Amino acid sequence: MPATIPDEFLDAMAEKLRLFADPTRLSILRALSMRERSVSEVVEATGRGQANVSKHLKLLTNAGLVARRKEGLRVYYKLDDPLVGKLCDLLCATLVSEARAELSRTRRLLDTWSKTSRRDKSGRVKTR
Amino acid sequence: MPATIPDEFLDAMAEKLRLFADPTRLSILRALSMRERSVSEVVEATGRGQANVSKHLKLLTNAGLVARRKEGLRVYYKLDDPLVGKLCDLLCATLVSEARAELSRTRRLLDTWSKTSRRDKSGRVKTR
DNA sequence: TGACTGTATTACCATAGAGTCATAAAGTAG
DNA sequence: CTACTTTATGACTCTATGGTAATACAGTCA
Repeated sequence: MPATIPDEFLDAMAEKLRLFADPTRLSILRALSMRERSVSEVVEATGRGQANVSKHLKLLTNAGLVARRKEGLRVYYKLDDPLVGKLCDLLCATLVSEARAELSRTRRLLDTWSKTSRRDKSGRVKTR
Repeated sequence: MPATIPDEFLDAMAEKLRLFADPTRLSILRALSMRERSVSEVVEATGRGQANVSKHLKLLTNAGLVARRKEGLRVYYKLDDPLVGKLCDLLCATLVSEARAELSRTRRLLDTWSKTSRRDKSGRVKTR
């Protein structure tokens, strides 16, 4: 963490992060990361209720994370903040590496497990 | 955002981010980013209540973000996840650049403002 | 042993916020 | 105009969670 972060920044950081700390909003951002989409398209892509999506989109818009464009009946939203991509890259990288670690841990477990039960003549799995 | 993120990841990402989306926890992480600290030291550094800090530390520990070490009466905590530093760097960079943008915006405003009111002979500031 | 210190936990309150339903508002088509 | 579509909003419920006070627990020292 960089040297010293002024206290006022903590609140700003927390507020910004709170926007990302919700599965529905992440789902919406993921949908918008591919292309600009109307509200109903986002609803369809995320499988969430329309009112719910509309509310989250308002939040994201007010925060400046997405941009709003009206065209006839529809309203189109698209990403409008470089932080979105960076943050997702960082998180995905972290989660992927964690998943990898988890996998190899499981592998090791399975490995030692099969070794210890190798000489069990009964054929049944024997734990410890 | 990377191509397609599986739905299960969204929940994991949100949960992870939720840990950072709180001023008190950020304050704690900031305190721990400098050095290992006992609970009471964290309490002192953050200015939060002891019970409160203890709870947050438990959360962070369970999530694997900080490591716990007991020594006599005291319990020492330290950062234990590379994500912490990376995330903070990213956020700080973002916030700083935003602050800069805000600053130059204000400067421009002041500039045009002083120009429009330059020829006002009364000496009073004249808006539009 | 008892007194003291540092930490964790419990119980509680207050609030924020996510979701949903119903409905309003805005735009289009007939 | 009415009927219809798309989006936004208001009212409401319910849950999660941050904060705090009181207290339990654990370790040290006399």
